[in-house]
Amino acid sequence: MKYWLMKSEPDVFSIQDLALKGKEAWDGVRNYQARNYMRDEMREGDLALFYHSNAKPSGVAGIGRIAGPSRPDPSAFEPKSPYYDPASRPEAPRWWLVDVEFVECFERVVSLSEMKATPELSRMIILRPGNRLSITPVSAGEFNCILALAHTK
DNA sequence: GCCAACGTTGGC
DNA sequence: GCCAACGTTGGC
Repeated sequence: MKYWLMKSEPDVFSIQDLALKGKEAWDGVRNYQARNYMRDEMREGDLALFYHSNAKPSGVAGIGRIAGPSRPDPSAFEPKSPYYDPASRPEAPRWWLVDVEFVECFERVVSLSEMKATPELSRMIILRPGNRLSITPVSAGEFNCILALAHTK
């Protein structure tokens, strides 16, 4: 099983929204590296840190689980969608997604500043200067460290 | 709102 | 294939 970090702006879609809906298609990702992680490497049962970006504070707000195999992102085929991409065709999809199901909403957000201050997390991709990738792999140690931080204090 | 970092686009 | 221009991301 692998571990991931997936960013979302809570004004658009938050861990609380996921808790209410139970499951959500992670659509609209239009970055090739992030797409490749979803399309090629994610498996049902993988766990993901749900990261709130552009938030107060930004940080990890909960946990989700990959709910099934990757599949073409239907929003790319929909002309009315803000994620429409005419270069993605049903017979040759360019963009893919996974479905994410709710696991846990932390009682407190593990903030970005707290993550930066935690030596065990210093190698996380999201903490590297200039990194903007919305989906990144995390190690089991990093995942468990975040979980431990969320469950203490 | 600012701006640095980064990815994409398109002219050549 | 290069690279300047442009758009986006996301912390602050």
